Amino acid sequence: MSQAAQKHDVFQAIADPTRREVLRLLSENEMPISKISTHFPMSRTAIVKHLHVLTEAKLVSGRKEGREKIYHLLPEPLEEVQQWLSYYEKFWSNKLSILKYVVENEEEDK
Amino acid sequence: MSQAAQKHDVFQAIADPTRREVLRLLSENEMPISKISTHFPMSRTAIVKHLHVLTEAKLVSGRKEGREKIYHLLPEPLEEVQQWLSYYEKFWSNKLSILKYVVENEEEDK
DNA sequence: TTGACTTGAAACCAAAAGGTGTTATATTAT
DNA sequence: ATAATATAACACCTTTTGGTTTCAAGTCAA
Repeated sequence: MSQAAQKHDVFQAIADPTRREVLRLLSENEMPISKISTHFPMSRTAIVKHLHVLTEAKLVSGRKEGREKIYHLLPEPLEEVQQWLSYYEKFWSNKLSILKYVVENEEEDK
Repeated sequence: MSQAAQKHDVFQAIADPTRREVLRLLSENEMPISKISTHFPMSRTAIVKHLHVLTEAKLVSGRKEGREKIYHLLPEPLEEVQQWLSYYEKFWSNKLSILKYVVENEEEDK
């Protein structure tokens, strides 16, 4: 309670297909809101709301440039999802998860 | 439209912390609804609803045994999440994703 | 058969999600 | 200065979510 509980975490942020598509778009190129909007059948206002959710989850960030606000991807929070997933990998891909474990421990030597 | 659009996909299913905790519980042991409920501060009915969402996403399945309904984990749908994530791995862990690529292609030789 | 236990299903509720449209403000080009 | 553009901020609406309580029905043990 000392810090306002963040309303949207990364799991909620990626739950919506539109937001996942926004992330994919921004993974190719940063772009202003208006350009993002052209890729979707909904209003620009709706896209702005999705961008707010993504911003809260720290998956995107926007800077103002002239009269445009240009958004770009911040992929880091997805690591939390990957970590959560890694626990379940053992159920379907033993070989891969063991190898991953080895590699990740190697990284510590850097 | 030929097939009723499934209301809850795996991304939505894992968006809720309670449901993620249910998955973790079931990853240790299958168990009846009543036992699952004891781990949460909410009513049994609320848990049943979460189990319905998880069932729709094919992340769990329940069989009836006497008067109990015993649920167990079905981890397969999480692969979809992992596949989605793998696209973004390149942004934070190049070495790992390259290695993964190699391993996955090796698998094809089996 | 009675009683305890577990689930299932319904009705209800408040709040959040996901949209809409309107209006206001800042920026740029003419 | 004016007009066009891009975003921001609201107010509003409908559906979904996440919870509750209540009641009915199936199962088991005594």
